[in-house]
Amino acid sequence: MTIRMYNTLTRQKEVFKPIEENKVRMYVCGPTVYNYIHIGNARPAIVFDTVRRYLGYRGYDVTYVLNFTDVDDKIIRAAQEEGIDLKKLSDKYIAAYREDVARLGVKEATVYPRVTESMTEIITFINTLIDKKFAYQSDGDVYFRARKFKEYGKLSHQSLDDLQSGARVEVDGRKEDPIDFALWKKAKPNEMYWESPWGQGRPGWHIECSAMAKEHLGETIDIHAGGQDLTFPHHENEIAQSEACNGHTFSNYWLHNGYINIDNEKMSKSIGNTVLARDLLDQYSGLLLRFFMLSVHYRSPINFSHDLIKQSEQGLKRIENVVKSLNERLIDAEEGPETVRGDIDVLIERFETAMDDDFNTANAIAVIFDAVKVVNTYLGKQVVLLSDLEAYTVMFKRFFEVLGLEIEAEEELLDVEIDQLLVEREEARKNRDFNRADEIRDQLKAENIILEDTANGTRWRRG
RNA sequence: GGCGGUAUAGCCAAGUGGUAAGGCAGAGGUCUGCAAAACCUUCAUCACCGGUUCAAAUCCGGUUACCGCCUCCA
Repeated sequence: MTIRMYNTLTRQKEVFKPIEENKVRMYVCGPTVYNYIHIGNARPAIVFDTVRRYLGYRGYDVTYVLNFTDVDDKIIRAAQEEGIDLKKLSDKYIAAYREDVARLGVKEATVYPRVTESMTEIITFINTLIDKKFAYQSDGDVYFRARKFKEYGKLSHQSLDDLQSGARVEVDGRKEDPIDFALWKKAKPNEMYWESPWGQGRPGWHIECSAMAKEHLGETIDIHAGGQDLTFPHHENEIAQSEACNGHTFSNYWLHNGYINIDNEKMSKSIGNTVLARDLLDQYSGLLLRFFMLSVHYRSPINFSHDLIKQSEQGLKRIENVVKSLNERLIDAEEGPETVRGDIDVLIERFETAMDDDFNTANAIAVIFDAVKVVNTYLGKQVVLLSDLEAYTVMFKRFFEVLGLEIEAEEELLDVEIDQLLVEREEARKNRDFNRADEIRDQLKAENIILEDTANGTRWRRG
């Protein structure tokens, strides 16, 4: 068994080898909590949750750390606008985040560190950098001396000079070099602050992840992940800080997911073309949204539109149908030894091969569709075996669990009135009163309930 | 300007040297009282030009278009 993953650091797929056998230390950059998340934020939550699930499936014990950035300019501003204090605001959006991603089938992280709860670690971290001359104080701020870190730019594959020539050079007399970045920012008047050796202030954006990853996972971790836009400067700076501070590799693998686009343009808070996850979740199930996102490889961009979601929905129904059919046939299934093991093993192997190759969920889903066809064909037989039905069901469950797709066979109950109509229709059909039967079918269809007459009786589903 | 990505059927989307997965939509058929579901059949030579090779969507060079990072951003 070999899992290969694309490492931004080396720009190629590499065989995954954890630091410690059977253990994975994984850090994912979480949201800055000043608003509800949009679906662009939901993508990393879903894809890295899937990565985590697959690693777990492959036998690794995964420690999954997801941080919340709960101190930052935008949060401070948002708190002022909403007229509540910082803590209340971030609590509110952290709860909202966890609620939203839970609806998208994302598992709980092992730890959810918050910047405000990691001040000691952050300050210690900065102190070490100052001691090592990688950082300097300037008028109450502390900056990282980027040029002193020789490998600066190795993640984004840019040299310092390249970066600088393209950058808007801000004249900032407090920095020795424009490329230097803040580790600690002096508090502005009337702003929330923490005490530090350099006076009252708060941490810069990048230092938190370095400090929290170290605290919860150690100095070298296996996987660090986040959105593509974090590659530079955020992750580049994290590497510089951590490796300067600890003296060795920060993370062995760097994973970055592609964007969600609207009209072929990046969805972003600053562009203002965002679609909130919770608004979407009111229109579509979390299952469908997750399925939609996983139908594309995680590094490719996804263009979002309602039409595309609807297209996905049709495909998802096909999968849901087979699970139901499997369940329905339990009634007339016969005893006997399993006969479909070989087919199942092939499908599982193909599924794993797809996932082993840089978490290719698009291919994994294609395997599921192939499995759907195999099972539907099997279900077309006059005689089916209980053991086979169970084996197929277990196979699907396995696939769904890895991808985090909660597809269940359990039927919801219909209300009495509708149930009555179904009984009446059965009676009508028995008497070959097809006019009445069709009338009832049309009536229910208007209520979005689709009837299907099968050899084992009438089944229904939501349209 | 620097760095990077993408271009595959009506739509979505896999595929990095061996002759185009899968899904949606469409067409025809089987099944059905009729439908639905399901199954069968059908539906592309891979932006363009040139090169390497017995063989390229896949490698190399060039062209075009779109996108992203270099500034807060998943």
